[in-house]
Amino acid sequence: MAGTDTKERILDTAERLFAAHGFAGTSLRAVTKDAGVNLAAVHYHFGTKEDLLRAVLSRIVIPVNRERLQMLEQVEAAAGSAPPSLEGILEAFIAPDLRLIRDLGERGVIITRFLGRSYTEPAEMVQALSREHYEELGQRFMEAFARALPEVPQAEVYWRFKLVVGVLTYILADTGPTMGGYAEDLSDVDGTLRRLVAFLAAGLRAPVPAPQWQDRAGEGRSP
Amino acid sequence: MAGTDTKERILDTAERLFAAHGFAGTSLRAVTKDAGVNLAAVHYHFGTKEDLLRAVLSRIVIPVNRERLQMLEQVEAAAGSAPPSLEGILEAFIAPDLRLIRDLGERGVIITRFLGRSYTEPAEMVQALSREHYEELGQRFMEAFARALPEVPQAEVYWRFKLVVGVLTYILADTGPTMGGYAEDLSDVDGTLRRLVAFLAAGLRAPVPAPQWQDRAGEGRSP
DNA sequence: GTCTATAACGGGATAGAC
DNA sequence: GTCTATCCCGTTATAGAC
Repeated sequence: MAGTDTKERILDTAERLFAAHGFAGTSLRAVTKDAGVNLAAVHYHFGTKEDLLRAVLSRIVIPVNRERLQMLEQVEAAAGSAPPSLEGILEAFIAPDLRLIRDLGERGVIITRFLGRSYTEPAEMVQALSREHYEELGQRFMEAFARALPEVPQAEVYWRFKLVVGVLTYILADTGPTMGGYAEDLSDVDGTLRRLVAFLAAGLRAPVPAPQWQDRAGEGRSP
Repeated sequence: MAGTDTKERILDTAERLFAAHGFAGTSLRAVTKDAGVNLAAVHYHFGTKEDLLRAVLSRIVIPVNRERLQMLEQVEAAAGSAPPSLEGILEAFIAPDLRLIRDLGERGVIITRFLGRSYTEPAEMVQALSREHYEELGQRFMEAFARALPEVPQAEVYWRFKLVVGVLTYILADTGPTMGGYAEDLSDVDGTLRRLVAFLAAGLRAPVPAPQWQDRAGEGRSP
């Protein structure tokens, strides 16, 4: 197949096993055994186990996030000085992840699972790595969402963006038929994308519920 | 504090460490050391490490799911033969989780994090346990959602229900300020609940996008 | 019920030959 | 670059004294 040299085989195998069993649940011995390489090779090429994870994650995330930003810039450029398209921003955020599946076949499924898992992986270091890769990106997208949703308070937009991340994470990490046995075909990128965007755009645009037991006198809002 | 006998201290400590580091990332030695009990005690009281996890998970999930079903039955009874309230179903699904935080204080935060992690924990056994607890519950709720959303195709309702689970999972598992440093106060149960319901209800009710490149002759839909 | 001691094994990491 | 051999520690689990 492809990638027959040692370093690449280690990356591919680690990617697959991290996706399947998590970081703590994957031993270097399992990786080297599956990859058919020597245990010492992983230390020679990458250093520590943590360094290996860093390499695996970077190889995936960096190009995906670059594509996200490119798509976002196109959406913003198309809007000019007007508020950018909410649906466009959502597509820019979601599509690059989904496309991995279609473009990379079986490995795409593995990778998306790995990505979804990375968000919620308990290991502190994995989380630190995730933050490292997503912090500025999140800021950029949150600002775009805020511009696209002028009628929603900014704090609420930021909070709802987290819900968007949650949905995407869960969809990616999902191993198949979870509740009720209804399986999802993620390889239908266009269909999944349109249905996700429809759901999320409606949620993002929803009227913000007013605080219920908070009676601020002097604010002339009549329900 | 509370729970000074050995068995309970083990449960409390395991719950906290599983939530923080995951199942694979938590050793029994760490549990017994933190709990101030002997390593052999955990085997005496629970058996294997997997049995301990089962005990920790059951202690939390069983009463929460019971409350979910009770709330769902009330919502359905209130609706009579009419479609049940979508917002009511969402509250029945979400509120019991959120209430844990308010009612149990610091331990509530730990528990919800543990619950959120359980959904995406890589270990096959954890997933099997989760399925075991949520399979019938998911079926019941999916049917309720389908009745509340007669204008949405059933397959789409089922798929969107998974997105609801994803949002809840992510909110629960979230360790704090993730993207952009915007922290959420989950202890405000009523506020969080109303804002979650507003977002999710809008998403669930969103018009279903029609397949784009699918030209079914004989269907009189003019765009 | 609770402890010590230990079995039996797997973990990450490294030195040094080739 | 790749291998063997090994260090050293942590892991789950159990046996048996108290």
